[in-house]
Amino acid sequence: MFFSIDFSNGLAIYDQIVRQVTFAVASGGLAVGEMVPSVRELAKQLAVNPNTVARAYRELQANGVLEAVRGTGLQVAAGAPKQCRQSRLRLLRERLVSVLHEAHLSGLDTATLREILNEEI
Amino acid sequence: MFFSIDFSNGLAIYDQIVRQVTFAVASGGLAVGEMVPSVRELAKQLAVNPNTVARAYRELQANGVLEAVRGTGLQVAAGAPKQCRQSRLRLLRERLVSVLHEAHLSGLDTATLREILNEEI
Amino acid sequence: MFFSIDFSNGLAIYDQIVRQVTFAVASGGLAVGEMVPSVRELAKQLAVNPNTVARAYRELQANGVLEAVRGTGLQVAAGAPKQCRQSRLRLLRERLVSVLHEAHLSGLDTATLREILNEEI
Amino acid sequence: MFFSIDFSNGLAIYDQIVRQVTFAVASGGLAVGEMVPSVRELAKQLAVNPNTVARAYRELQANGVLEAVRGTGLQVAAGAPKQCRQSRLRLLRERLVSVLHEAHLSGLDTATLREILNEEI
DNA sequence: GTGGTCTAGACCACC
DNA sequence: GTGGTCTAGACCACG
Repeated sequence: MFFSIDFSNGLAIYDQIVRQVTFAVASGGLAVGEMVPSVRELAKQLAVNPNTVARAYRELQANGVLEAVRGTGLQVAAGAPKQCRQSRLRLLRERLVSVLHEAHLSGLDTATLREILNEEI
Repeated sequence: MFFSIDFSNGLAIYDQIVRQVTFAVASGGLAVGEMVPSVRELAKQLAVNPNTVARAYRELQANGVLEAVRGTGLQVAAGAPKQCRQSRLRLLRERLVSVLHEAHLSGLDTATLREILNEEI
Repeated sequence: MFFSIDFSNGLAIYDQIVRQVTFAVASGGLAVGEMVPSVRELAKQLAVNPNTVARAYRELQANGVLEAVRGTGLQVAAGAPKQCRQSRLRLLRERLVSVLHEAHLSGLDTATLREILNEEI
Repeated sequence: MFFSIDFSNGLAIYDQIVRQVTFAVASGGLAVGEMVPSVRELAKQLAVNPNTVARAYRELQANGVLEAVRGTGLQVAAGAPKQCRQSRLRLLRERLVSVLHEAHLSGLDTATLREILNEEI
């Protein structure tokens, strides 16, 4: 799996990690039982402090997305994909709605908005 | 003009104020020479600390969007609308790209994405 | 007499007025017994609020530089020129020292400093 | 580097900090990549509120003089020295011109002015 | 530990 | 009344 952090979009780094792991499980990029990268490895890969990754993994465990395998690491939990597919739409929709709402309030006409969307998709 | 703060979209409050004033000037909701609400008034209206509004206004002055009228308040500066219309597209695009990027990474197919967009617009 | 206000040098407006009246008296530009412009007139001339001029005149009265002539206005007081000539050097020297001190701390070599001074004088 | 605040020269504290950091970078007292004192540390050293230092540092970041190293502190940015050397001359000149202008208006003859300057340099 | 943000409330200069 | 500055102290994310 490939993750990438955007340091300037307002979202906390640990939150971006939580979201991306969730999305990866939802899309099947991470299968049930598959091990996620170790805290240290992912931290290095993202150029981020291990504590930040650890915090994200802690939340994913609390969510039931990941589960610890003693002495080995963290793997995708059994019921996770179903749950993540539900979360995914909700999480994405939230951000999308927020941006579209701002675009609407900004007085941008919907034609221009659609144009920009088509360019960017 | 009416401004509104979303306390849970990740954007700093002062930044949301900066963006909304910029957008209001871009759309003509705030005309050149028009006074913006006073720091204290807007702070009360948004249920936010005056310092937070002051910080937003300070940045808008630094951007050349607002200018001080001594002892009276802040007004929209002369060249502001043109500049704000450019800023608006850039600012919205940035957030939009960030969300669409995340949606893409999440494995969401573009058909579904377009469907959601159409629902939400 | 010609006064001029610099709105961006850190000095309070009323203070600039106080200083300039003091300097005018010191240099003889304002003679003993001469009337200073009325609050309203000077305020208009400097594009400044009358309260600000009034405050400056109040301080100048407290200093003994100006004195009220009932029903007529303010005139330069008897002992003022002597006192103002003393103040002038002190007031100018204070600001000068402050700037030269900063220039020195800034690591600017004195040769360059002298060069700039010669240009600007 | 040693910074020092003059609480009675009219310049805002945050502005004095901005100027002194700029000057230190210009003179090489702060090298590229070097960390500036932490907000809290400098605040303690100058007997000033941390927010005031933070504001100065924020402006220096906006100027491109400093850049953040996440969780670590602020360091002098790559292109800063060149830019700061230019700023230095401009910033000093502005204050100098303001004082010399006042001295000139005050009716002080240039001979006396030069004499004072020579004493003080 | 670091900076970033926000709150609460003060004083000042100016209108 | 206005904005500008400063203080004091809180919480957060990150290292």
